[in-house]
Amino acid sequence: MKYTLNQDSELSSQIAEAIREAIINGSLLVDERLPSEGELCDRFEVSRSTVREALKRLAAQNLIRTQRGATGGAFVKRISFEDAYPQQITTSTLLLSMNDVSFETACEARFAVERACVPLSAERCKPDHLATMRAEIHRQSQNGLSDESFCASDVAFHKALVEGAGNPVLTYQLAGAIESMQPLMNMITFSERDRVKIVDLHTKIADAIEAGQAAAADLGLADLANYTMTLADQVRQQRAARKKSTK
Amino acid sequence: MKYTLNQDSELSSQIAEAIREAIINGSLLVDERLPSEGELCDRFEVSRSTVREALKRLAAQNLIRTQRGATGGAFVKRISFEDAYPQQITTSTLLLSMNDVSFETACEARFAVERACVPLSAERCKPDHLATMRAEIHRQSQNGLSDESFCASDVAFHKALVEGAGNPVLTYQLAGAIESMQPLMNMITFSERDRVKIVDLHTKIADAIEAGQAAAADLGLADLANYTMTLADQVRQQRAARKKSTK
DNA sequence: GACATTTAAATGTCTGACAATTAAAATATT
DNA sequence: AATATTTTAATTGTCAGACATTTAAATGTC
Repeated sequence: MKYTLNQDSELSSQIAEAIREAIINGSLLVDERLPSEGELCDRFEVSRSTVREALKRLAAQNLIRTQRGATGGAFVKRISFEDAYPQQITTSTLLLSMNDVSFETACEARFAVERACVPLSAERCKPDHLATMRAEIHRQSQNGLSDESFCASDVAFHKALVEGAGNPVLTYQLAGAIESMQPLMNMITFSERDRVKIVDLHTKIADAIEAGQAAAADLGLADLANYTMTLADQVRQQRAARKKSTK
Repeated sequence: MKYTLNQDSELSSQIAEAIREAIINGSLLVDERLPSEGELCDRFEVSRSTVREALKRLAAQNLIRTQRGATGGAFVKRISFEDAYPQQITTSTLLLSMNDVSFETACEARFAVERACVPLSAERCKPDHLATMRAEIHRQSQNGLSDESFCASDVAFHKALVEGAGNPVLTYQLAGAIESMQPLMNMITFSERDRVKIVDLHTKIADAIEAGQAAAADLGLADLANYTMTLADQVRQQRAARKKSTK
């Protein structure tokens, strides 16, 4: 294993980068043990604190895991989809909220990608996922459900729809797209009429998926996308009107 | 600002998690300054090394940035799409290579999502992106281009196609899907005939985008998806045959 | 007022120590 | 001899204190 340091800024950052490179280009294989902290100190000629800060950076990126004890150390981690989800969702959520991404833009991206899943889901959806979709539809029809719970159930419905495609990569990608929109969706207040309409469309989609009719499911999802944007538009207009009246 | 610690494992991890929560739920706003390392030591009742390891974890996740000097400190970072790309690509790449994700699965996900972009791109693609697509097509037609360079140009072509949709969220999502596949694509050897075919399809797609014909572009991309999978299949069969003969 | 110097606050790095954990080796027990 | 117990050594986790470096603001000088 050989390391080369770029001289950007902090030592711990450079060291982390060098090791990250080694992991990506395959010099370090999964489950391979890195040199101990002491050895890394010698190699990079830095103190142990610096080495440790570098290792913590790598751990935060799911690149390594550490074990204490006699045969312990830092090991290249086999990153799982489960590990990657939270990171993906955090990043997506913050990207939306910190960069003034409009609801339209986020919504468009989300539904575009989701529609890409529908044909696959219509073809392969397992009874398991279909049952989840039905269950969430049922929950969404209940009275007295808070807007937050309604949104959460909406997310669960769409996650099941996506998982129906049976492609873990797609599931991973879309988990970010769908879940990161939840804060934005939570700002919408759903009237009784809205909910009925949405449940209708969800039912239409689930029926189409069950029947293996990709085109019909796609149509339903397209309708849902439009309806969601309409609702967001209403919220915006109401807010604008309120602002005007208080002026 | 209030923090609560979950008792999972290491202190630095718990502290990082507590601050991460505060950033996500909005207790800490963009560009807000965190308490200095010394103050954090007092609040969490840990040593400075532990605080620093926590801060390095957050920095590695693009959640904070630090400045040295008199008015320095750690600040909540406004994460940009540019910052998020490399992380996204690293994670996607490792997910594919470490989890035995089949070429089919990765390819299916990638083209499914890319096809979702095509209608938008056909509608809005700027001359700028179209020019990039044409330029890359031209490069791909040149003789003596290595397989790696051909793949790199292929990535550039598809990135331009996706950027044509004018939706930064989609671009971000797809950057991961497309770039993370490059190592897998690099394992394919392209014959002269393959390249001609691919360049043909790229041209067909670019023409359709320029003419605003979404359906035609989609068709071209679907063809390209199929052809790519065929090529991968050939590689696999060749490899299997070679393995048998050496047995 | 413009420029140079000093100061203070903060992060970055180093050193050395001790605690906690863990597997393996050594020892004791049956 | 087999098993249980203890010891040991390696490794990460945490702490304390020091010094270096960077930076903006305060101060001094012309």
